[in-house]
Amino acid sequence: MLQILVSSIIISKTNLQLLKYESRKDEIIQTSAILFKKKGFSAVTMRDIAKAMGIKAASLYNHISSKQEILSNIIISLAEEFTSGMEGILVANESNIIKLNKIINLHVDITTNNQFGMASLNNDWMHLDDKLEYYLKLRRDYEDNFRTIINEGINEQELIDSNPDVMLFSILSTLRSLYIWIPSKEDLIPETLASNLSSVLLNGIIK
Amino acid sequence: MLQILVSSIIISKTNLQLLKYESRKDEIIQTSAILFKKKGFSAVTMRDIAKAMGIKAASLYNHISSKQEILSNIIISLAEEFTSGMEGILVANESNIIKLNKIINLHVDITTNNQFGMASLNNDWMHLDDKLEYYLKLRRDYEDNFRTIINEGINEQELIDSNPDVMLFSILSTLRSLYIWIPSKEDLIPETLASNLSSVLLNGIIK
DNA sequence: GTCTATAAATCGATAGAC
DNA sequence: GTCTATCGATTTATAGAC
Repeated sequence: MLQILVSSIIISKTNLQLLKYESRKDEIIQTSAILFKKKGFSAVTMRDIAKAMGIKAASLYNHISSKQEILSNIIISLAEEFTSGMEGILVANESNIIKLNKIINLHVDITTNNQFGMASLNNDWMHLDDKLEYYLKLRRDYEDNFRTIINEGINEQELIDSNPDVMLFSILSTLRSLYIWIPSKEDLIPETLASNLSSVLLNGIIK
Repeated sequence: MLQILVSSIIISKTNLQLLKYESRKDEIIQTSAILFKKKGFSAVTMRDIAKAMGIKAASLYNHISSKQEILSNIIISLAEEFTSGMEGILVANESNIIKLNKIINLHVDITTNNQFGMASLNNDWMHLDDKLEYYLKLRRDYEDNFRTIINEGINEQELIDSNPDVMLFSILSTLRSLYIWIPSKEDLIPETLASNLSSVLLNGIIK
């Protein structure tokens, strides 16, 4: 009877861990992302990562092959998430303003679910090795698609005829900085945040 | 005659260098800022800095006492520039919208003149040692003053009655990211850039 | 003011026991 | 799958010659 009880507790704990991390490698990546956000990729050591997990640094290499592989996993998966999100927005037959709103929602959603990884995507991409060129292409394509939506919005007189580059970088800078202050705004539900952001970014703040 | 000519060339070159760097220490700081922007503080070594100046790493220590002192010089001087700029804006007897426009101009001006240092201010402040608390206080005070201007603008019905934190962080995120794309927009003169930014940030982009 | 040489600590990563 | 032990390279910083 005791054995059955203990056994069920162990299973329960295992299931809880499976809910949080789908593998030991995944745990390394998520733990690293937290540390990378705090100090940046270069200032975090393999010993730091191991200590945060309660193991020794050498043990990490049984699950990943290098520190570089951790960074690459964090950044590329997020960059591809933005790329696939943008592709869905582009093909829809909607106004450019609705497309801009969907981009805002895309950033809020991804950042809400990956507040730590977003720091690496923004600040540590230059430390990518093999995957640097691939990352740069994804980012360039994303910005080009974003710029196209703005330019078409101007052409179809949905948006004001102001400098499209200033519009692009103003909106994109705000969306890329979301990871810094979303954690402190946990009272705001993502839908409300996206709605407020949309209002401020698209309509301005002057009465 | 030849000696006089050569001498005048040397003096002329010395004057040119004095125009660029006011001391060897200043040259170290400015050179470091360029490298810090490219790779971040932690990934830049004293050898990197020395190599960029054409000397050996040990020679740096005749002018500065530590790598930390370089970072501290870059960040604190910029943070104090923002603080003193904000104080001038606060005391003026003007509308809150004019104050917001002056803040935008403050960021454009400082960033135009310190595009490299602004990267450290944004991304490497957590590596400050002794000066970390002082930096955090300057930043906290700056954001509080910014928030006060927005709140008073709402109270006096100059601004829409939307979430003031979303307004603050939307504008501030864009202004803090200026260092990333001002270098590639060298065709835009600072006054035009500030004017376009003001239009987009305050009035929005929808027609 | 710059150099060579080097100290002392720490880095990413590997070998091999268990 | 985690450990101890360690390698070889690299780090910041110092000592002392010139």
